[in-house]
Amino acid sequence: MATVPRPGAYVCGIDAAMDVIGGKWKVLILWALDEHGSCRFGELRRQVPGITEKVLAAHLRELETDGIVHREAYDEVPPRVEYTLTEVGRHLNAALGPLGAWGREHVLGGAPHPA
Amino acid sequence: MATVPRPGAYVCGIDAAMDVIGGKWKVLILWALDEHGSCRFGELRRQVPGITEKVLAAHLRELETDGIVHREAYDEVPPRVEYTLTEVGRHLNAALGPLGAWGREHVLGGAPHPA
DNA sequence: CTGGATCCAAAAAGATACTG
DNA sequence: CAGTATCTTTTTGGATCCAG
Repeated sequence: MATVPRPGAYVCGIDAAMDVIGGKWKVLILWALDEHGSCRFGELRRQVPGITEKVLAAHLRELETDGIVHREAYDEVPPRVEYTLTEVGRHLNAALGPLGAWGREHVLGGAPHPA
Repeated sequence: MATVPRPGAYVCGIDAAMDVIGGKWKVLILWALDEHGSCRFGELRRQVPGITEKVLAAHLRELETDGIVHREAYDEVPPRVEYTLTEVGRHLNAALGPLGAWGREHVLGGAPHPA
């Protein structure tokens, strides 16, 4: 959904951002990476229960292309790849804060635990 | 995408919010309503160029069900219906502010005009 | 372990025509 | 004017299986 040279000219910053985070699991991936700082592929798969390998890989590729996450591949055996948020990705997560607060307050009931 | 008794239990506030605004045109509708305060159906159709009647009507129904917009129908001839943001909707728009700023800064280039 | 390749199902959106 | 009814197309995501 967001693979950098976006076709459509965006009307405003919000729908540009929506295009970047508009995947079923993207914000969950961002959240997991924000919490753990660095995650391997299999780690993320566990952090985001229910996601399939294909979709996780696809979302990670898009997030990487959009400059949100950084992918570091270590040429070892067995293979190891570490995903981390970029500076831009951390800014994005920060910008997502108020939206998350709104969701907890107005969609969910009270806020059991911060997220 | 969001019709109140949401099936899935949300993991956090952000994906709850994403479910509410996760339509191709929802944030544009919110933005238009925020700017104008009150809009009729045909007015919105012009404010959100490219959207079809069907999709606009569907999104408006969902936003109404989710408590984001208020629909006021006047029994006149010709028919007139006014859509306005609810208090919750205005809060949502406010929460969207930082995300829009991020998008303008990191997806679009500089910010030509505020939005 | 980290994914790529395929095939398939579901959801969302677009086109068009029609009605109270 | 403000939508609804259909039908079609596009987009996403899911299920598997396979490979470096």
